[in-house]
Amino acid sequence: MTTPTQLNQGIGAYHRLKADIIHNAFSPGEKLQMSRLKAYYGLGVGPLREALSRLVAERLVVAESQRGFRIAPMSLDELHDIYEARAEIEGLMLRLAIERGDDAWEAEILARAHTLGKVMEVKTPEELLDIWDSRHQAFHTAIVAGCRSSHLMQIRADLFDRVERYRNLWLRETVLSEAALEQKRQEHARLVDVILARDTRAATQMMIDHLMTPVPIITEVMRRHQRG
Amino acid sequence: MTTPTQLNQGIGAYHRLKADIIHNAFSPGEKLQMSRLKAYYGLGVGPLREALSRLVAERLVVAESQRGFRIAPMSLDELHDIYEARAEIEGLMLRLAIERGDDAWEAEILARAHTLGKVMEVKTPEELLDIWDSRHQAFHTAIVAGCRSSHLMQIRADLFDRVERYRNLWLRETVLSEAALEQKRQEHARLVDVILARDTRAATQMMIDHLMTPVPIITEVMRRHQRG
DNA sequence: TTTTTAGTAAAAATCTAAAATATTGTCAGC
DNA sequence: GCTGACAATATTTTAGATTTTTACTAAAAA
Repeated sequence: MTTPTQLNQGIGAYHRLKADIIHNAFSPGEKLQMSRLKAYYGLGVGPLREALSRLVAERLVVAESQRGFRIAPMSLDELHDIYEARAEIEGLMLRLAIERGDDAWEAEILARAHTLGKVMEVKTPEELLDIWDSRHQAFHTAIVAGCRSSHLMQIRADLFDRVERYRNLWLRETVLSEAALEQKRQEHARLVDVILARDTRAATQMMIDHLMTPVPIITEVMRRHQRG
Repeated sequence: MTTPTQLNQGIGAYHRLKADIIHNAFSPGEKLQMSRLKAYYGLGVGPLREALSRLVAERLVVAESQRGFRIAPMSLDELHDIYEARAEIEGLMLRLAIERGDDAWEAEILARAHTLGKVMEVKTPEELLDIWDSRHQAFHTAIVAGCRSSHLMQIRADLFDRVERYRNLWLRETVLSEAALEQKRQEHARLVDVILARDTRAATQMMIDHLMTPVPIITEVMRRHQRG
C-alpha cells in the first residue's frame, strides 16, 4: 500500500525551487542551467520545466525563449515598488476588514497579538527569529482576513512571496535585539488599538507606515551588497 | 536563415490555451485530457504541461496530482469576489494616480476618451464590440497608469484575465445598443471630469461603481445558464 | 437481494532518456 | 578587425517506458 495521494515531482520541484529562490540560494539574474538543476535536485527536465514555468507566472523566474530560464533580477526600483504595492493593498484590505469584521475577527487579532507578544521564552536567537516571524505573519494575516475576500488574500500572499526575497536579504544579517522587539510590540499594540476602535483612517495610515519601515534598511543592505 | 528569436511551443501553447479558456471554449471544471489536448493543439505533452503549469499559477487551471488538470471552476461567489477585488484595486490605483499624475497623464486620458467616444464609425456589430472593447480597455488603463506602479499594473492585468472569463459570458449574448453606448459615454465623461478635477473621493467611488455595474447582469446570465 | 470488497484490465498521467533544434564560442580566411 | 563556417554546448521536443488511477467484474458479506 502506498500513500493515498502522493505529490508528483513537478509540484515537489516547484516548492523546493521556490523556497530556494526566496531564501536567496541563487543570485538575481543567475542563469538556471538545466544540467545543473537536474543534478542538484535529482530530477528530469520535464518536472523541472513545469516548476520553472509556474515560477515564471509568479515572476520569480524569467524565461527567455530558446535560451532557458533565469532567476528574476532584483533592483532598488523593484524593492520600492513591490513594498509600496504590498503596503497599499494591505491598507485597502484593512479598511475593508474594519468595515466588515465581526467579534470573531476581533478576538482572533487579540489572540495573535498575545501570542506574538510572548515570544521571548524561546531559546536560541535563530529559533527566536523563526518563531517571531511566523507569529508576526499570523498576526498580520488575522487582521486583513477580516476583509473576507479570498482573491485579495491570494494577491497578498503572492506579493508576500515576491517581497520575501528582499526581506530575507535583511533578515539574514539582523539579530533581533530586546529593544527592537519591544519597539515592535508597542507598534503592534497601537495598531490593535486603532483597529479595534474602528478608526479606519488612522489604522490604514499606521499600517502602511508599519509595513514600509523595512524599506530604508533593506535599501541600505542592497547598496552595501552592490559595492562590496 | 530562420527567424531571429522564435517562440518555443510551451509559450505558444500557453497563449492559445489561455485565450481559449478566457473565451469559454472549455466548460468550468472540465477535465483536460492530455490525449485530447495533444490532438487538438498538435503538440506533445511536454509543452502542454508547461503551459498548464503556468495557468495553474494564474489560477485559470487547477492541477490534481496524478490526476491531471482541470479548468478552474466558476461560481457566483467567485464572480462577486473577483469583481470586487478588481474594483477596489482599481480604485486604489486611481487614488494614487490622482496624487501622482502629471500633464502627460491627463493628456493621455483625454486622448483615449476621445478615441473611445468615436467608435461608431465602424461596420458590423461584432467588429464594433471588439473595437469598443479594446478602446475601453485602453481608456481605463490610461487612467490607472498614473499610479506609476508596475506591480499594481501587473496585479490588475492578472485580475483582468480572471475576470474576463465571466465577462465574456455576458458579452457573448449582448449587442451594444446605441442607447447603451451613449450611457457609457456619459459615464466616462463624468469620470474624466472628476479625475481631472482631482476629486479623489468622488472619482474612486464613481470608478468602483462603474466597474461593478456588470455584476448583476452577469449574475443573471449565470443563473440562467445553471437552470437551462 | 443489496452492498461491499477484491481483483483485473484498460486508460491516463507522469517520467526518463535520447533525438532534434537553437544558440554560443572559436578560428581560419579575408 | 570583421565575417562566416564549424564545433561545442544548451535548450527544447518527442516517443516510449513506468506508474498511478479508474472502470469493470465477480465473489463475499450483510
